[in-house]
Amino acid sequence: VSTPREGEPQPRPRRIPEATVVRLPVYERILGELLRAGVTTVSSEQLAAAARVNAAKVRKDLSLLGSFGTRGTGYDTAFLIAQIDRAFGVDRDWSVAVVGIGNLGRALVNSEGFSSHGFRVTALFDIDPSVVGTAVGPVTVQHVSEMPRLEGVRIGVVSTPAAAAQEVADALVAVGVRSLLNFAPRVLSVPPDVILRYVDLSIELQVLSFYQRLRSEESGGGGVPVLRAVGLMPGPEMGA
Amino acid sequence: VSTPREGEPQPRPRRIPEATVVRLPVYERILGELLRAGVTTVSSEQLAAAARVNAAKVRKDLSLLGSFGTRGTGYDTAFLIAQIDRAFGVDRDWSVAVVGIGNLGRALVNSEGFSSHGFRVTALFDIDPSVVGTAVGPVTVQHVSEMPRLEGVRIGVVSTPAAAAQEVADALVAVGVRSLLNFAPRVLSVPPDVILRYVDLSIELQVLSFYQRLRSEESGGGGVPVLRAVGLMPGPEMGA
DNA sequence: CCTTGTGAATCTATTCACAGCG
DNA sequence: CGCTGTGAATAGATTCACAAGG
Repeated sequence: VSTPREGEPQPRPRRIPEATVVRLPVYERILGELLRAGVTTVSSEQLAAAARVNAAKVRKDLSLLGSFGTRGTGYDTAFLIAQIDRAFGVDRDWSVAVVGIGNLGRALVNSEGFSSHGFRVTALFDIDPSVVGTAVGPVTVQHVSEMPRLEGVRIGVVSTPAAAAQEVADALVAVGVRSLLNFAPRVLSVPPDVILRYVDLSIELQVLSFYQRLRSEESGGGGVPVLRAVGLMPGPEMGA
Repeated sequence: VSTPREGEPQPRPRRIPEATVVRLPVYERILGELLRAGVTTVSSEQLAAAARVNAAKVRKDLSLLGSFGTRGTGYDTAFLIAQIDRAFGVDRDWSVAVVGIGNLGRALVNSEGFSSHGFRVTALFDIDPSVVGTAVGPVTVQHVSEMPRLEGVRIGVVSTPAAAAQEVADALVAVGVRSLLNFAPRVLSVPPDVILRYVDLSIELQVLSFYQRLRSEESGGGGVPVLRAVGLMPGPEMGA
């Protein structure tokens, strides 16, 4: 669609705000569902309805990647998916190491969301001798003492108990991991250049209970506060 | 510590912004860790360092709950925990139903973050006959066809495969659940008065890979973009 | 005529900076 | 003094509203 001429700016020169970074994968998912349903063209209005956001927001978000829409028509579903995937490095293949192969770790490794989008689990670690040596999918679980030999992995997932999480994070960082996804209910401390995100059941439940409670209290009348609409992985800021 | 006098305003009249709602449980967790370590008084500066945020933000967040600090000294750790807990309805007991008892569901039910903070799993459902009837902790898994008999549960957790998630969400809402936490990689549609939050591995990984990629590209020099610091469960807005 | 793409307006959140109190 | 609590300033995100393109 674009024939990048020498000297012209790349298709995507702009800086993308964090809020948008979190929404784009959501659009991508919806687009995938639409495409599977045979929808080859989609308007910002439709996409917005599916994502439960404002249509202007969808357009602004998408416009940050480039001008991929056709006025009067909308966006080409497949093409838009490809553009988002490209921006998110889904064309690259990412090796991921998962540490802590309990129920959670196993669930993560087998999860639908993992295999898709170019994420490949290349190493699994646990400390439990009864787990070490077993296979989860095509990968065999190694003992955590083998972690120092890990190479070429940029993304690490921590799914250990809270008590072990910091130690594991340190080990992953030491071996060159640059991005961590922490499922342990513990604030981690990592060097400032390591990207750290948390997924935390307990905090999610507390947020739900906060709004639930607010509602029961306030709604002696009827006006539900219904927070922003809440959802799909936002991204505040925290760390150890 | 406070002796509420008749006629005076409640300790917490102000409206709490969503961004703050997501951070408060993080502070609560840190405070708990500090308290266990014997720290009985904490300054906004210390708390901010632990949470990787600005100290002014910590103070503003906490001030929304009331004036609980002592100038020149800081905050009383235990008291602050109690105040946050109260604001989050952790004094109440919340019944939670979990649907989808695969590895993920089992991991969630057994997770450390669940039992703490007054969340009590009171019902488990699955569709797999080989899982129905088994016990996870003190609760026995029921068949999803039993869901319509569910009563008194306000919070539901969806940990089914994506294909079943919408149906399960509908069933939960039908039976009076007001807040949903969805782990299935699928955008859900619920009535506007139902609070919905997503926890999504795939999207988290994509966000990591986005920033990772940005870094490798930009850092021909050295300036790492290091996003906002990223972390601990934010809360944007999405839905079906 | 319909839908994008985007400046301008608005709303929300963060950070600064300091008065006020223990 | 030191640290909280908070107005005022700044930065960021969302929404509006419309010109421009197919």
